[in-house]
Amino acid sequence: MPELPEVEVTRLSFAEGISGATIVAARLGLPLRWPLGVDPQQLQGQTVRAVRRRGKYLLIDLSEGLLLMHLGMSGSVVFAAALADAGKHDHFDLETSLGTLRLNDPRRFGAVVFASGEADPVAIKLLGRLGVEPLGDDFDALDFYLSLQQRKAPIKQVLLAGDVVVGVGNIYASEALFLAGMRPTTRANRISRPRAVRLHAAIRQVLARAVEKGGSTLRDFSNAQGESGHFQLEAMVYAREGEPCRQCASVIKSIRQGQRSTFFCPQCQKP
DNA sequence: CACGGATCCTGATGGC
DNA sequence: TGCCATCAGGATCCGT
Repeated sequence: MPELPEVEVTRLSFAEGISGATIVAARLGLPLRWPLGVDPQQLQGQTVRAVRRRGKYLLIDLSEGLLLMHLGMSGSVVFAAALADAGKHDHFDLETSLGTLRLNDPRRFGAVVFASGEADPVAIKLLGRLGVEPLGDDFDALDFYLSLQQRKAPIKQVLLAGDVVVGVGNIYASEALFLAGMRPTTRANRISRPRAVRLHAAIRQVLARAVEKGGSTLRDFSNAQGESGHFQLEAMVYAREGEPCRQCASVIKSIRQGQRSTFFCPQCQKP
């Protein structure tokens, strides 16, 4: 479930609870994306200072280092005083004086990596190429436009690449492009300045609204239809191939871009 | 260097 | 307690 909003909501859910804790032990399950990313012994005895986020990475500041966690496609985190024995897909436990942080990740595309700090080459390798934070003050519309001018790939794939702006995953990319009235196949360098400004606003709006709603993802929402309270998160285009556009009733189309599904309204979204 | 394709892994789903 | 193909919210590596 993790795109930026879900990672941010995850962070908020345990950051306060774990801050100040002393690490008692760490346990590894099956290998994650980088199996040698962390040695449990180097964590023991350290203190958790704070939990931050960069893109879709969780950054856990320790007294002597930095723990980077990524949820991949299927990861989720729980933090509780007492947890049951680790299950089949629990691949990392961080037992602390204030509770245990557990990463569950069936597909194991996630990662847990230790670095001495943000200047550590390991951290730079993972974080160094990331683009600007979409919800931060540094996400500037003109800079965004200028960055897009440098790229000739389809805008959908530029958004997913994460080196211009981070955190926009496959669902929110389709949704943001719909909101901006822009065809996903449009080459980034063909986007005019006014349209880039509109897309910039759409990205912020889609992600900010999702964070406000507690990170309920669009897909989770559609599975939970019938439950009240999350109507605003209903997808406009994602996973709605063949259904009528909620804005103009045209049939929603689906295409493949870079082995990922993209959804759009051919009427509302212009090349 | 930017781009596009292949790849890691398990589980859910739908057609036969 | 069928089998097989396809697809899934991410990101890296590699050839061009």
